[in-house]
Amino acid sequence: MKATIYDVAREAGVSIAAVSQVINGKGKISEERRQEIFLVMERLNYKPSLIAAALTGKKTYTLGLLVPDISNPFFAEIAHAVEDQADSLGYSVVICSTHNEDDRLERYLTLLQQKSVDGIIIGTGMDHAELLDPLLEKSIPIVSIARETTSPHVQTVLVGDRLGGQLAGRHLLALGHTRIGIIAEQLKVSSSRERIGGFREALAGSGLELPDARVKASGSDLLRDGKRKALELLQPQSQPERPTALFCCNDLLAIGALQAAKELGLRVPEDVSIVGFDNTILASVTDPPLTTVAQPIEAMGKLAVEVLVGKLNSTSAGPARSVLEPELIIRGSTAAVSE
Amino acid sequence: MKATIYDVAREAGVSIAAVSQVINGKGKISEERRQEIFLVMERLNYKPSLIAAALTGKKTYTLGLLVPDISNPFFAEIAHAVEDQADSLGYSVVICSTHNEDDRLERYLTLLQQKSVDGIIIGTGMDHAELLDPLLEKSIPIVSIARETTSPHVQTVLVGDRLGGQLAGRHLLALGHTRIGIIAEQLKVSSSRERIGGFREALAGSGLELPDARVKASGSDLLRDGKRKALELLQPQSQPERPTALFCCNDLLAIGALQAAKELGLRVPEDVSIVGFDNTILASVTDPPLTTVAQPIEAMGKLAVEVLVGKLNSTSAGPARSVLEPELIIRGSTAAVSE
DNA sequence: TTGAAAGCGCTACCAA
DNA sequence: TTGGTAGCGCTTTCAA
Repeated sequence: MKATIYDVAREAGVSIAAVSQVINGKGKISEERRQEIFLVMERLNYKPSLIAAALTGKKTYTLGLLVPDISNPFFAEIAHAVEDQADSLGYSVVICSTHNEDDRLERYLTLLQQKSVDGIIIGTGMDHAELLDPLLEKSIPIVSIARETTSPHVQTVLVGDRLGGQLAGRHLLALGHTRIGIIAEQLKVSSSRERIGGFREALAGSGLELPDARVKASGSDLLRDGKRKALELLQPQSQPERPTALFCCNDLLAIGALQAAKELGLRVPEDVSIVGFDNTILASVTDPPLTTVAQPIEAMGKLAVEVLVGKLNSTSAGPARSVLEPELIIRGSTAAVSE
Repeated sequence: MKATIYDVAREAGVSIAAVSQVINGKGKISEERRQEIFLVMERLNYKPSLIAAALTGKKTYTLGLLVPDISNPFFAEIAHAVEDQADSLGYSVVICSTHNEDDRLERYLTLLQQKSVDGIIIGTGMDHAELLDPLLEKSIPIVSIARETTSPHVQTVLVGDRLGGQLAGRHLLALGHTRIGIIAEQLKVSSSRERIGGFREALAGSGLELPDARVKASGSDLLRDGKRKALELLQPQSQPERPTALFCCNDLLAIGALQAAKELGLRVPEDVSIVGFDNTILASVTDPPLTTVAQPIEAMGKLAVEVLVGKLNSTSAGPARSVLEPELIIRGSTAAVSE
């Protein structure tokens, strides 16, 4: 059915070695033979099997991308950037959504390994050093994106999460907020911990402290949990204690919070200010549009691929960590406290 | 570095054939030998190479998914559903964003073929019968999702686009709108044409006609073009002729329209009603939330994989077309015309 | 039950 | 320049 290198060789009356030469543009082949073979390949609609080539030691030119959930716009945008850059470097990418499940992560890791991907970009926030080691031993390079990893051999590309948290904190502080709540992802996600840390630092700079009771962690259904946690924090009965502002560790959570506020009849930003994180497309379309800390998603995805492919092509180390700048994007969901 | 079947065989003091047997759970192996070999595999951290297995005639258990743009939430959600179902059936998926570029589509198609994917799900709306034929000849099954294809050997899973257009039309009609504008994707996208067709049918049912001048087609930057086209349609100078409602062929376009309305100082839905299509997460977070025609994205993705894998495992035809039901979701962006 | 050996499609080395 | 050939890691007869 499918033409092989043998078919081409036979048709062209040459050896498979010759065909291989023209496929790879290597070796010495007379121009006319080259043309001849080329024509036959066209005619037979022959496409060299990458599988077979890979088996002989060539790369698979495939990268694995692990994310918690590809339908989360943040990761969809990451995936877009990664795929784009990978493609321009000649790689394609296998995308795996782990749903934040550890065993799924492990399964995918094995799978990618069995598929002989050339490298892996991992964007799931978990402590998986043990899981990664076996791959690294088999010299499959791994780059972590948007999350910290505990493994020292994994290079990391992320945004300054701590600084981002600080930016959010200072912004709210500047608007006069002092009673503030935080909604985070699962606390095992390093970026959330960092963002909270930075946020608290900013408050501490003004002598404010943030009681643990005002920090809520969500599960993996971000939108729903963001709403649920916001509901808890903004509970009517806690009126006098009610936070005047909420810092949410990502846009999806922030949108959940927005919905909670609406449901409670609270106006945003008049009654409660809300700050998100990521600056996905979502942040620009909500009502009111979301003040959020932007991650340079495009740049991160691009850089992660570059670092990874760099590792593939050279033994040179490359930067262990690349920390990009977060940026506060002020939109309509935050305002000065009006008490 | 990486353990091979030979390493395992040697360590276990058996032949590679025996190892292969236990990997695949085939043939006859004494239970103790099985255990023994199993242990060695564990110890060496051996993972059979899928590449090598594929070369011997086994499947690659890889599917290709072609979409115009993975960062568009609609396709991100499709991808999520596809990946999920594929995974549960033992397949992984390579995702390719074509950016609506024909040559990129072609390049990816060749690539997937060279990677020996077992099947392809294609969600890019173009007339590419010629591009698909070579793959079909090589018996790589293809399923089209969310879009029509002209190729008779490609099975299709989509929503009733025409009916969806009708639902939108009837809804607007029921609210008393008669001057309506449409913003579509590129007209080569079949689903847009169908939606417009259905919409027009609904109007025609009430004796209304929709002048071509009120139908605008966007480019591939949906958000920006949606806004731009909406701006044209809602232009202040055309005040008396200004449409009181806009039907946008997807949520992203609708959001662009929302932004245009805001920019022109028009209130939605009081001054202009807007209807979207897809019911992505975006539709629920805008302000006002978007009235839109829902596609059963999850079900479509799941079904597409089932149909594709069905083709892989049997010679039975399976349905040539599966048309799922659209559903009108009424939210806050539409209201009765108030003139 | 077990294992020797013939491929799968391609690359790369070596000899001609 | 060319082509023969030995693998790559695994599956699958076919004998033993």
